[in-house]
Amino acid sequence: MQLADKYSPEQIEQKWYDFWIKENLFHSEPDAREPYTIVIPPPNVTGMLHMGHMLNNTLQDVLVRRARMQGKNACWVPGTDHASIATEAKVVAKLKAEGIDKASLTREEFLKHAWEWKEKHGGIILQQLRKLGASCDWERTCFTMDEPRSAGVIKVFVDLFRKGRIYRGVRMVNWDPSAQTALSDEEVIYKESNGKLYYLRYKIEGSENYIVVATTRPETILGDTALCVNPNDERYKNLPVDARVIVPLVGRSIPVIRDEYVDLEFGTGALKVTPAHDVNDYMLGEKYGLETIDIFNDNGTINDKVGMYVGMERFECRRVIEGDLAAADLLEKVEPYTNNVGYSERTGVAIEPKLSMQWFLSMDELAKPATAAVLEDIIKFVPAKYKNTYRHWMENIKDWCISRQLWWGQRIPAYYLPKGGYVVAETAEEALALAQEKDASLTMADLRQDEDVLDTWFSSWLWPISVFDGIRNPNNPEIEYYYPTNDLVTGPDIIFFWVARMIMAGYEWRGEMPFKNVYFTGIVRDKLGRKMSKQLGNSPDPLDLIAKYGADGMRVAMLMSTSAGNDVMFDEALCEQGRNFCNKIWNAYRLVNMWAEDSSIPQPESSKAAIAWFDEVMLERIERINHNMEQYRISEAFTELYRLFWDDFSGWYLEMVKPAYQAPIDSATLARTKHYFDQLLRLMHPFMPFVTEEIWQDLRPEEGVCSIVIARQPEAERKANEQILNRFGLAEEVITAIRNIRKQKNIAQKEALTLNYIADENYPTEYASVIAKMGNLSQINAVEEKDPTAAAFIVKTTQYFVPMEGNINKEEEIKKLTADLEYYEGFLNSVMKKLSNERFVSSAPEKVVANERAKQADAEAKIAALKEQIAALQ
RNA sequence: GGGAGUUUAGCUCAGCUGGUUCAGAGCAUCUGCCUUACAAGCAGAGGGUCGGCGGUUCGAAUCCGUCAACUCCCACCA
Repeated sequence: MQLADKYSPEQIEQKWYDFWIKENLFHSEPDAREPYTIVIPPPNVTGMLHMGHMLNNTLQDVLVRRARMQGKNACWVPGTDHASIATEAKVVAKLKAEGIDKASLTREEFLKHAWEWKEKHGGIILQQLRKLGASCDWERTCFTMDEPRSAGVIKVFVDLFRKGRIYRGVRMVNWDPSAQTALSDEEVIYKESNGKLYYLRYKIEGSENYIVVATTRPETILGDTALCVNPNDERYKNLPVDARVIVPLVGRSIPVIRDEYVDLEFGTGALKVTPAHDVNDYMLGEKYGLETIDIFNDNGTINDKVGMYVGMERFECRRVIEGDLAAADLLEKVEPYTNNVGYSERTGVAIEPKLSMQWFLSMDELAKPATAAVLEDIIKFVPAKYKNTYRHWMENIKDWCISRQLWWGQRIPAYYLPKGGYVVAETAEEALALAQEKDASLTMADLRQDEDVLDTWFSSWLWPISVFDGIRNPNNPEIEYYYPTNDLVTGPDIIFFWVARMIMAGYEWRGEMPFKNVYFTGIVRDKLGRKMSKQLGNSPDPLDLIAKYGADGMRVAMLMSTSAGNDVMFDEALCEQGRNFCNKIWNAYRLVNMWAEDSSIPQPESSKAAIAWFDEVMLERIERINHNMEQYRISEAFTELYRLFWDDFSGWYLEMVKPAYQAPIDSATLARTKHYFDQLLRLMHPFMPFVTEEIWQDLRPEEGVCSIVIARQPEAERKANEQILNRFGLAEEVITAIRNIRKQKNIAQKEALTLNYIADENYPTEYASVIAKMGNLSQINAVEEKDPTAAAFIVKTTQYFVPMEGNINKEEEIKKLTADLEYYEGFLNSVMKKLSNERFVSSAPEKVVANERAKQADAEAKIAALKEQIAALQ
């Protein structure tokens, strides 16, 4: 086959992906083989692929393809997440753009729109993953809100409710005024924000004096129901015990309470108490039985409870109230102030602490086995440093607010009864039966289902079980076979949202871990170390990069730059490097492919030697790659491969066996070379699936195997022979030294040279033919005498001479040799210092001491040789 | 406020159990080559007090202490 001189990914990637799908190579069914399972961290159903996905999914694909090639029954389950807040927000926005207000729709109407949106935009991201080459079992694609998953979620809710772990109650929750729903603590992101500290005057009742209070949120004075000072505060010692103050502008009289909670140092030592809108104030309110006045509507505007600023947006109100306070001379001063403000992870708006009725899941019992599993390394975290983070969170775990005031999600299966109370059941029918136990006269029409849906993570936490339908059918053959899964690849940012909760769910419903290893990736940043974000515009579109450099090039870029848990500094230059590597592989194959076989010619000595050496190289590298992969040092494993192919195979081996231009090659060498190529392709395939398949298909090394996808990984059946590798290292040094001489003397490679050497045991005689070929030497002679007119060098202890017909500069040579001599004398010195140290010799391990003695011998021989050469020149 | 991590060549990072000539790789830079597999390439070269200080040890990039800088996570200071 005639091959183009550049590798063109765009022409072949789609072809092979389609082929893999056609041959159904990614599909898995339980069988007698050992399973290897990964569940994908489900991306948002309407999301788009970003660089984080590229990293994450490249790694998963490497793991799963490798396992598949190791003969395991590999199953990578893809799917998407319904992302209730994000998706609902998008649908609401889309409807709004069409002039439809969500409030004007019934729940059913809205959900119809939402499903339409999901059908239209959902799953694009999964299509994009195919471009990357992801070998997912697409037949198993799941969605957290499809029928089996939803049924599982409801079953789990009912189960937990019956176990007494789920309760309903009024609590201070994180309210997102944009999405108009409660959020869990994990969905709130605290950021330093520049605000102001306002000093407000609260007039003391029956006095002309004021108490000044510092606050960051003056608009909340509308909800003030007390003022609080520290009982030990000297400044307020004279205040009567039953003192009351007047809320500025509002005019309401509120009590002054005393509690040590108040920090004497902060502000004026006086705190306004707004139990409805601050978590700490809420606690004070509970303690002192204060009234709570909720001043906000659900959308963050001021309600009509107080009758002032009604309908005004909260931040607008803050501005207006500042002016009004100043105008009324109730504002003492305003200072700039930075504090931590919580923002919604999804909508980005400032969180409003709000009292509301929500459903909670009690976490203490769930956390126990899950904590132990990680601390005891039953589930292994890579890198292990996240164990600490995990433990800290698990040991201080708070109850999980699982209800969301949204429609897109699984509706809470609680049914309220007309006369109060409620029942919880998987279906309305079961609910009615339960209700009738309380009141036999009730009918279906009397039941009113809770309006709220469940947090999306309340579905995702079941993912490793639910994708195999293990919640609804806990004994089905699939869950029994595939669970627990092997590796989870995800970002540390969702360790609490998802990883921890999956572990809890795993123990709760399977009595077993959901996965054996968790590999935490880093965050993909730009080359300046900034997080990739839409606002900065520093996030390249992965599909553009794939189009430009090929999927394999993109994957290489990800693999080169990642080590577990460390952030990735992404640079497009890495994609280029990846593309270049593909091209290198391509061209190496062009070379081998071009060779004409001639079975009549004998195998050259140099090729025999090259093969003897490269056999050992392969063994050694396979061992190292395996070792790195076992430790999840994926980047290093890939780097090993990169150098194996580029340097050892292409740079050395191929050059060693390459026949002269247009000359044929002997059969034995060609066969062995193709064998190496096959082995190398197999090793590289998990990392670079497309280019390896393209070449492998042309090479066709194995009958009856239709694709490299299902070919077996090479294994190292024995340990590499160190002796051979070391001896070849000497030959390499000789060749490099000859190249150096050519360079220094400006001698073209075409011009053949002679090499003389003074034989000793460090002369790699078995590679003489290789040295001759690589160095373009017309002859190699063992000589007795030094040649002062030749360019000389020493490898280990062997002296070499390249005759120069007097074309050498004695001064230069002596200078160079003297510098070498000085280096080795210094080196010997340090070795001798160690060896003459009684304590070193007596306390260091024998092996280390022996090594030092060997170093001494080598250095002495080298020094002697150098001295002789210098003397010969003078 | 609590905790974790990072600091090695211009850049991004390896360096695994303290011990080979251990101070490495890739990229970038410089030099020479358009040598019919590949200029997306080949052959060479330069470049680092391993963040600072102190300690343990026969021996420290590696272990301990301490200081500094940066990063991340957790935490209700108005």
